Amino acid sequence: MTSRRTSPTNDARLTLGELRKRCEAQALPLTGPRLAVLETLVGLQGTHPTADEVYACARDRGFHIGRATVYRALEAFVARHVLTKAAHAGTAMRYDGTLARHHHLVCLRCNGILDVADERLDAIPLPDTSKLGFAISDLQIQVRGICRACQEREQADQP
Amino acid sequence: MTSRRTSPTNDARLTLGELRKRCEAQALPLTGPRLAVLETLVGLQGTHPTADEVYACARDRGFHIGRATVYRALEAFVARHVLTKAAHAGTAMRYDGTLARHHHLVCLRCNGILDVADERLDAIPLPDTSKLGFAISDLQIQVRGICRACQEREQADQP
DNA sequence: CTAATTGCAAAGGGTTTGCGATCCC
DNA sequence: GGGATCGCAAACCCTTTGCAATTAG
Repeated sequence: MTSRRTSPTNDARLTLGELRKRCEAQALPLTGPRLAVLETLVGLQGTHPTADEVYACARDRGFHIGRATVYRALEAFVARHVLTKAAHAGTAMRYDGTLARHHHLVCLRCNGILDVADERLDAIPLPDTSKLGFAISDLQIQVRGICRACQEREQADQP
Repeated sequence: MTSRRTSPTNDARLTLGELRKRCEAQALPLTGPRLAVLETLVGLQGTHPTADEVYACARDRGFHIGRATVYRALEAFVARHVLTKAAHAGTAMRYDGTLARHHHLVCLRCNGILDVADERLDAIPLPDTSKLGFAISDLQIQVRGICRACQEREQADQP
């Protein structure tokens, strides 16, 4: 799952230009290190990398950048709606340039994430929390299971 | 939220007897430390405590128990379906004796969890993942927002 | 010149693990 | 007596933070 090549909700390739545009629109200064993070993300497209994976990949590509800078840059991007992040409990955050509404398939083995679009999931009504005084800001759906790669790996391990 | 007293989906008080029964049914040996954890949980009912909160509370109650034992016991209970656990990304796991189907209101300020029952949320269909080869095991819904206590606290802080 | 950003290393929160001691059939 | 369980401390993973140096407006 770490090396997925297709992305069902993201067939339009994410380009560096699109990401730069989003930063400009939000008046987020595009410094050298931040640009390195975006470039790395474009290369990791479709894999929903963790911050550490982005960091490692950026270093591999020859960028001189600190781990904290990667974490800070990714959070800045999320705050300005340049990227989104997601994770299930107990695992590292994963970042992604898909802004369009979608949902996540979370693999319980490798913790990877697959995007999936589903109109029926989009239409889910918010519960009535008036009696609880709970102010809803959003609703998240996580579909958990085992991704194809992990299924195949498990079959190979124990035939 | 840490000190909630009512629990909308859990009006039937969870008893130590019920928890013991679940352990017996699963052939999970009820050792002294594990019993201490269950007793503590009954006392913390409705608060969805974290493992560390259970540990601290158990010590407060005079139980001589190690932190690792609490973590191991809670995980053993979850594995045997004596308890459930939940959390949103980036926060500590929270444990709870409610086995009946329900959903979670997650407070973005205090990270607390409220249970909520909602038939419409129960009826959500699973997405079609056949093309992705993803084997779904379950679907989780998290409603995020601000709980009443945190809303009031924020109003008080900045009037 | 001042504010923002960076890299590094250290600290932090939450959880797991190694290991000798203990408990229980 | 032998396997499960325990308590403790250390390790672990992921992330944030303190701070001096650097960069940008």
